[in-house]
Amino acid sequence: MSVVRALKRPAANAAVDTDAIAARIAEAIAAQKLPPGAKLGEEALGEIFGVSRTKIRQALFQLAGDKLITLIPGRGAFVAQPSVREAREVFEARRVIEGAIVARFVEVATAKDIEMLREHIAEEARAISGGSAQSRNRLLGDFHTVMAEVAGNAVLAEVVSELVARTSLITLFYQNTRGANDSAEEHRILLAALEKRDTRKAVALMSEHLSNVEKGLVLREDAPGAPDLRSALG
Amino acid sequence: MSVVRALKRPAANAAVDTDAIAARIAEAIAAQKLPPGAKLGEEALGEIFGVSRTKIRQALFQLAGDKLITLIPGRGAFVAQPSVREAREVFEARRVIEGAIVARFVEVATAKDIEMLREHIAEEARAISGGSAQSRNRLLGDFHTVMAEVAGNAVLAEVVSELVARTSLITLFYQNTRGANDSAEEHRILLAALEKRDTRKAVALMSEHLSNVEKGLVLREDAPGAPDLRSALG
DNA sequence: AATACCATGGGTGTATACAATAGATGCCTC
DNA sequence: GAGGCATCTATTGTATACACCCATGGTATT
Repeated sequence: MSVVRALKRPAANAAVDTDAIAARIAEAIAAQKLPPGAKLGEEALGEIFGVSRTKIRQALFQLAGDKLITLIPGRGAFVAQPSVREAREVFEARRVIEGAIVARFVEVATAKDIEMLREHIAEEARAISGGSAQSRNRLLGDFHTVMAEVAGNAVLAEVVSELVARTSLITLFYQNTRGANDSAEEHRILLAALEKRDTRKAVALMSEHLSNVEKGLVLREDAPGAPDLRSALG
Repeated sequence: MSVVRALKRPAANAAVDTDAIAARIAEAIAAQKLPPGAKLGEEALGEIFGVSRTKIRQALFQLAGDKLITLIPGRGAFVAQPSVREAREVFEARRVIEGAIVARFVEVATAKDIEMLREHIAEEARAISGGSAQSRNRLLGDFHTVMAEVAGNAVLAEVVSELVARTSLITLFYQNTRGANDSAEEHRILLAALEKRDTRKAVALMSEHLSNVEKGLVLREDAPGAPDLRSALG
């Protein structure tokens, strides 16, 4: 199973098996505790989780497979710094896949599924009012993975999960000029179309929603990768 | 990078780094040297490749991430036996993603790209005339990954690569009643639509092609998973 | 005779030890 | 004083050793 999929529910921190470690690191990245470019030393992680480097390395390999971190041979593991090109490609991929997901959702969703989605959106609203930025972002992403899971194609759902996780990293890396409210509002509008079983409109709304999120980013080529000490301190 | 993507070109067998080992195993699976359900003992693989179990385990983890093998805790690694459901989902996912790939291909493909595809199809024809079943299947799969790469979205291309590899395993596992010729012929027809830049038709043809491949399988629930010794020998 | 239990062996899961490599610091030279 | 080189340290890459678990085969019991 993919790391980002293992992340679904917060993950217990008792049993520190490999997946749990990978999920914890993925969480920390999504929560901006580990900014893009941060070094992930194996020994340090091993002490934190109370396991040997063997397990840590396995977790890091998994995360690298999900493109959340970059493994540089001989150098170590670093939180990924998605390129502008990668960012655009992820969004395009999401438009393609989630468009199909939405169509499937309309076909197969029961009243209960719609209700679940409505409740999820309500939770988003609550988090925007009083929750942490971290929980807001998590919920906004989960909206998409939940839809994908309901749609019933586990293969596509897993891909969506990975892409959603990568999107979180992308929105962290590139300055995000959109508020969480904008996304939540678009989720609401999409839900309305889903309730009416208006497939065409729902697909269009999902595509627009993803495009809007992408447009909200400042996709400059000179990424904030290596912080320029001179301009920062001079 | 994903294992199935590292497989692209046959892979040298000199430097036995982790990716190379994973690619070699993936090759062996695709070549039906390792049938679904086959046990992949770590020590045995270690001796074969002349490395320790450490590296073997890394390679196995990668392959498990690509769903080519199944890791059962405490039991070991086995060549995957895709479920009927998984098979259907893989094909549906491919229709969604490769439909979009085809559309993109028509948009961005240069005359050179079309020529490359034409040459690839010619190679398919040659392999069908005189090549091994192994090279035939490889070429038929590569057609799709090549298209995805030309289309220019690396994220989607990687997903396609993985799905193509899983498809190989699926067609091995479930009796395939279609000849290689059928697929090659459909590739030719698709190419004709691509040359005319007929997006709508090309997308439809790709979707039909994938559906035809799926229909050619005998997706029976009682998979040949654990060979029934009683019926086999009685 | 069939089933349940125990012992034994092969293989996986994890940790640790060792080797190799990259980065940094200091020194030497020009 | 600046640049290049050597050494040194810290961290990664790999192998090996040990602990544990599951599976198999045998034995004893019902």
